[in-house]
Amino acid sequence: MKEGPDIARIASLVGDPARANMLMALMDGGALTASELALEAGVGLPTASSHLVKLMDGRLLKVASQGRHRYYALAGTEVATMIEAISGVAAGSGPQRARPGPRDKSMREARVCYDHLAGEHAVAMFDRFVAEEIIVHDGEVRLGPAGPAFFAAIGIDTSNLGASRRPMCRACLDWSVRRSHLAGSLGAAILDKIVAEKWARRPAGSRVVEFTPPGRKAFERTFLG
Amino acid sequence: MKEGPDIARIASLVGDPARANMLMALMDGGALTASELALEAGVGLPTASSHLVKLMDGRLLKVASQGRHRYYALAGTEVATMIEAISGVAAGSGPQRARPGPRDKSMREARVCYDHLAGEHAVAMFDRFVAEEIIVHDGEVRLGPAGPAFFAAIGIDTSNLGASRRPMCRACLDWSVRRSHLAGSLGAAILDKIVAEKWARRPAGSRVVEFTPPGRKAFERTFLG
DNA sequence: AGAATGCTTCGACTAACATCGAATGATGCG
DNA sequence: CGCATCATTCGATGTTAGTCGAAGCATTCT
Repeated sequence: MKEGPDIARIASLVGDPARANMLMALMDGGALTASELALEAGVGLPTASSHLVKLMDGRLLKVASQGRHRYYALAGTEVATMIEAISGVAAGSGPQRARPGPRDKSMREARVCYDHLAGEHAVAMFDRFVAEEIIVHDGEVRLGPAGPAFFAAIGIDTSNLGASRRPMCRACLDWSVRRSHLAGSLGAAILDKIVAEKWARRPAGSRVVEFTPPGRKAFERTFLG
Repeated sequence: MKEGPDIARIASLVGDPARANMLMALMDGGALTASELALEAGVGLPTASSHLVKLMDGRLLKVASQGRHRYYALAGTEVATMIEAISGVAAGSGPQRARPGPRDKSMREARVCYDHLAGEHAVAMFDRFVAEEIIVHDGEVRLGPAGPAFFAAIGIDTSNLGASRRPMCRACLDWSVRRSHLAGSLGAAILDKIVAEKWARRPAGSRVVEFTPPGRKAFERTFLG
């Protein structure tokens, strides 16, 4: 009767609202302390701690002890991919948010999805990449004929990105716009560049990406043509 | 505090063992009646029915009424993708199965994963495709230079497969072997061919794919070179 | 129409688990 | 060395939700 991996076990881990909030808070790829996660989840410290041991047991989180702080982070990209997949079906299913608040506005515009850019800006960029054949999206996603030259011109060497086992290009379904944006190591490299060029800053403890006015212009000029 | 889609809601749906078993049973892409699902989940009929309404509320299942039978099936590929993703992390996490029984042996050898072939045979095929550059797997997966000719020779027209929004090639992490095999519409087309040629049969109510002796030879000659 | 089958609803029971207060470890600072 | 902070463990409480038996609907077959 029971065959295959124990999917119920780990799904139930994500199934608790407090734990789900923690995982979502870690989707920016950063590491948070137990207290920060407790705050994020909206529960007390003991409760949070109990949840954290459960998540550790399930190998969904990894921890780094640093002095009297313990920094928790997602265990790896597999976990992030799973959460993205769940978000994908959750976006289509759940009761839609009544009225999106101002914070949600920023989130929809530009946010971080584990290690790459998401939101309206990311979708616009994705669309432009497809239009210019910088990437091809015939169901799967891969580098297009105009891709290597384009990225080389802005200082991203695509020949190195395929090295690891990680997909260079991957489509990630955006829960706010219900359209695709670019994930994978290339998506991560782009976000790296945006931050390195100081076009945008990332307020601590949030997934929001705040573009500076000149940064937005530079972003549009570079990626939206 | 709560931002993004309600991932906890749908994760908790998968988090119950009975419901998880139902979903796994439907991962072959088929449709089952409520009683069959009750049997599969190991619960009584009323319990199963209650679970089914929950899964329907979460849009994870779709139903087709046919006479006095109600056939339940996964709502779509998004749901299947999500379950695959969960299986991926569950395979690495959970307590490994003590000693795999004979049924597990068949499952490891060849089984159906929603609509494509999985298991050792599928992994071997995937490896050979990569070696012959029929597909390329530099992280992402796509058709290789030798691909179109190869598939045309065995009656699969790859130019048609990219039409839909669905990925033609996709790597699917195999929970039994911890290696990749081929998913996507191309993977589905291959399984279709195997069944159409009667190289293998699929016992009802199981994900196992049983090759006939001549069928296995034909499969190896065709796909393993 | 009457009987049989498949499925759902209702009601009550039980068990699991999330939650918090208080106490105990662990680490760093003055 | 104590004090303060961060984190975990323990014990007790309350709520949630999975479970089944029995009854109610719907559909099909004779």
